[in-house]
Amino acid sequence: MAPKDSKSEKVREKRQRIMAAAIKVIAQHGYHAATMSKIAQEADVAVGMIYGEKYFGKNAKEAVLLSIFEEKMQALVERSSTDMSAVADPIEKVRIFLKVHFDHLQENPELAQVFQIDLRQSQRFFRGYTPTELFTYIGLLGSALKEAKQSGVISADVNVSVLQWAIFGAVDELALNWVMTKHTDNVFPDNLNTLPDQLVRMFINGVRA
Amino acid sequence: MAPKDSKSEKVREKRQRIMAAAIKVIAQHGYHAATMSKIAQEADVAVGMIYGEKYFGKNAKEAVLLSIFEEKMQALVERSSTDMSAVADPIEKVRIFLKVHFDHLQENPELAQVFQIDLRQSQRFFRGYTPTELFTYIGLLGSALKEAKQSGVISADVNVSVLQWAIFGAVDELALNWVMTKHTDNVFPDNLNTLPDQLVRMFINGVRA
DNA sequence: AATAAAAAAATGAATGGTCATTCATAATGG
DNA sequence: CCATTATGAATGACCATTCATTTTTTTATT
Repeated sequence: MAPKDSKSEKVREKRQRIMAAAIKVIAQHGYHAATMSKIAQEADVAVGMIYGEKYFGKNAKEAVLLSIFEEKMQALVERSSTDMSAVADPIEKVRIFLKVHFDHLQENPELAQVFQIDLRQSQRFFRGYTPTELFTYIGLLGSALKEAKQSGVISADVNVSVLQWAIFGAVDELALNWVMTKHTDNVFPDNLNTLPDQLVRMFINGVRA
Repeated sequence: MAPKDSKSEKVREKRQRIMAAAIKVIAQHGYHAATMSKIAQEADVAVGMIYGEKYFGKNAKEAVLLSIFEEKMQALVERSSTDMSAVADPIEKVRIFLKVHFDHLQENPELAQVFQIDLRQSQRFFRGYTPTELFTYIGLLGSALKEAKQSGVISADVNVSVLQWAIFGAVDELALNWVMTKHTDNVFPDNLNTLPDQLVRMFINGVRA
């Protein structure tokens, strides 16, 4: 008998397949152009199954997208959190946050497209949805910055909230560029590995000669 | 007789009404949920008219959105360009770029939503569309930064391309936050007027104590 | 000026195509 | 054999776009 409190492996595996397929299809054409049929085909399951109680139920299309946001972001939060806690220096924590972010991007370019472009719309499309995990994620950066401020490394008159969003915005825009240009323009030599250092330098030390 | 090479005032005025209506409707529910009927109703014209040769012709829905991007962005480029050329110091040019950006945002919150959220998708939706005016706009910032680097104010080892996108990203994210939170959260005291100074300080001088 | 005919512009109901979702039927497995 | 799960064709809602009809404007004529 299947355990009542946990999904069987079979189900869990198919759920993952559906999410992976959705990421692939949505990355290619965007959420609205992505049809449930294409997602089902890509996942090698029948459309109807996605609507089953065992999977995404009613409003499955929306549910799939939101699940991608929450579950994938949660994994990223865990990874960043772990790596950041391995060092003590708050500025070093910031650098690691940036490093993990860009590494994750390079490892999951399709997921990155979905995050960059479709997550933006979700708040407007899906009434009342707040991207909890995204806020948690940005909070990791904020905590490191606050720590840096308390220990006197960052000047007392800096607004950490603004700084946190400014850094995240910079990261996000560079990420979007990388995703949109299919990595063929000249801003990004080969990969994104030098960006964490460049950004820390810009924000923390400034660019003045 | 109407001049053959220029649209009559009547037509120009209605075109503007349609674009203004589209901005309003799209800002509220996003591009896909915005129906042509709603836009026509808001503009107080018949749907069919929007499809007339005098107005947006075939693929009018797409054409309206792209016209908004190009025409409104062009106006912003002109305004920024003018204001920036009024000062000589390149760092001051950057500050003015930021000031004009946030001023514009506060003056046109609905347009800001469309820029922030729907422009992102346009490259994917409309095969081959490149947001020319957006690149021109960001180029204004890039030019000022390059000038600063050449005159030695910004260190020679800073990658100006990366810096330009980082600054734009920071600005953009703060803008998005302002737009999404309907100006009710605590990151932005009352308005956005202090942000240009904060950002210049962060990027140029750094936040180190 | 007044009227009529022709041209141009505007209208919005009807059309047609596109999916998200459903559910009758089939396959699976215990 | 029955219960569970999977299937994918059929349904129905939605909405961009069209175009036959109506309204307005222009031109021509007296």
